Amino acid sequence: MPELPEVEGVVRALRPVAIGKTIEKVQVSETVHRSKSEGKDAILKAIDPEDFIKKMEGMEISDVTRRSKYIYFHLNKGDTEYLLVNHLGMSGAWFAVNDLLEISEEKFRKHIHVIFETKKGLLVFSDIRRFGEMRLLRAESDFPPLLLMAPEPFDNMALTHFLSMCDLSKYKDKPIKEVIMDGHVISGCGNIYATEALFKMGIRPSRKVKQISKIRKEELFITIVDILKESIVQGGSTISDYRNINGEAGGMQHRLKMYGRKICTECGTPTKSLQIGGRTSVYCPSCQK
DNA sequence: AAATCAGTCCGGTGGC
DNA sequence: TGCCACCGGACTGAT
Repeated sequence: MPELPEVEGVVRALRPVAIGKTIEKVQVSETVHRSKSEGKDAILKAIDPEDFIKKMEGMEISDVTRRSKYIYFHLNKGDTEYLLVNHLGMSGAWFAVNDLLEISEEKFRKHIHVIFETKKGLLVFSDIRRFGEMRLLRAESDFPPLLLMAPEPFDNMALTHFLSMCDLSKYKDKPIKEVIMDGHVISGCGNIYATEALFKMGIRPSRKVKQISKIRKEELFITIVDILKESIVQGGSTISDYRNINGEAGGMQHRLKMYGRKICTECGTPTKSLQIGGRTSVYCPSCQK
């Protein structure tokens, strides 16, 4: 499940192989063609596959950046600039190869949905569950939800933004875990890193935002940022379907102290699990209050 | 008016 | 071993 650190790893790996390249040819899987023709909206959002192919062919990739859990491909065709916004969803992955057979794991090879051919090789988007998204825009403002995302967590404004959102009536009565996982409050923090940060802080995921002091909220925010940074250094967490673009797993999963645990790594108490905001939330009933 | 809820995109996985 | 419920980012649209 790619969160901010995993997406950051993908972007850093894509940059040297993608920037400056021109997309000569585009392939879209039969599966996506069929899904779209059945009136569904798999992966290619708000665009017909043939239209997407025609528009993407001849695009030059001028930059690749990350915003929250989204990958931004900055494109241009002549003087006209475009933005291809890509979300990995649950199981999206990019591979940079010369031949599809270089993608060694069958489950990724079986679910290839978009291929960008350049003169230097292939940029391949695989997505097992098809929760991923691609939107071809002229600018961020073409898809308004992008404008509502919280600042990057490493941005100077992010802590202030977090604290002021916590004071809003719509958030202050909510469980803290639901709030730190909300992309309008903090960018890029999903279930894994929310679980880890709350464990490190000794805060139960169900604790209401208004019951946590300003100091503790500041500390929690800093803890989230630290864990996100640590995970970026470790190459992200490979929980199920995350791979970097060379098909390799990350290393952060070995450092997770609560996510996916049955026993607390601090005190040995069996962990508990409950649903918060519809999401499975694991915590230690002894260490987290 | 705003908050909440169901629906949407799916297949791997685990329980029986 | 075959079936089936479950899970999940983040949006949209209805209530």
